[in-house]
Amino acid sequence: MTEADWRAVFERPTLAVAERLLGALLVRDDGPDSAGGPTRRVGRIAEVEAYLGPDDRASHARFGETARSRPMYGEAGRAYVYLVYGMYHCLNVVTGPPGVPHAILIRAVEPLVGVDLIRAARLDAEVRSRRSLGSAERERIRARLERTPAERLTAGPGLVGAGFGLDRSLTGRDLLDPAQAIHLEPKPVGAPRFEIAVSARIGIGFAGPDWVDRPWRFTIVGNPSVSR
DNA sequence: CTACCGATCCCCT
DNA sequence: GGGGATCGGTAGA
Repeated sequence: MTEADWRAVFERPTLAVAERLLGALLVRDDGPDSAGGPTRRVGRIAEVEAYLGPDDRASHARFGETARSRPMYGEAGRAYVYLVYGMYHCLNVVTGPPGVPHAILIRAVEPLVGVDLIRAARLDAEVRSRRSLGSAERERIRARLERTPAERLTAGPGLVGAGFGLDRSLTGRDLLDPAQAIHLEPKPVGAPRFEIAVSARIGIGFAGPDWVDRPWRFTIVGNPSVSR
């Protein structure tokens, strides 16, 4: 698929884009590190959720166009990264035409390349998010991450952000340009076929009965990285 | 200015 | 099944 074809996907209705994001790739490659080693990380998107603001009471755009929600009013294919609970960064892809604040939350990816880099980034994020941390506690966290199987390292929206080193500085950047360090690539030709499951979104009980049951969560059936 | 709470995750019981 | 960590967004005084 050409870059133009991939961009055209993001002109489609948000729920259609959400399904097309399953199986697509989240890529981060910062070039050779200080020792000349690789920095490439790739994850297969296994779980997404659609947020159709401003009417959607679960969307950050439910308050209208504010400083926080403004990125969602921009053009499709850009990033919107927010901080939840003071410690986790969550990645969204903006959809809809300018002025329509739709977005798709990347809830889980299956690590394909750079597992050790992803594990190291998880540790780094966890250590940095704590005000104080003894060496024994740091060692306990490191040991837990060593035991964590690769497919569970990025099995949740906060974990995707941690494992790929994402933060709010990514907001507004073009995710569809393959020359960018952080970007999305279409599902590779020849990738394994899969079925899509549709369900209610997670963690939005506050939105009220009209919105909690909307079937706007999409997952790859049987994928080991889907959140629990 | 203060109060409240969140598109989360981990650990304990 | 329940609570803590941690901070920014929003509403209301």
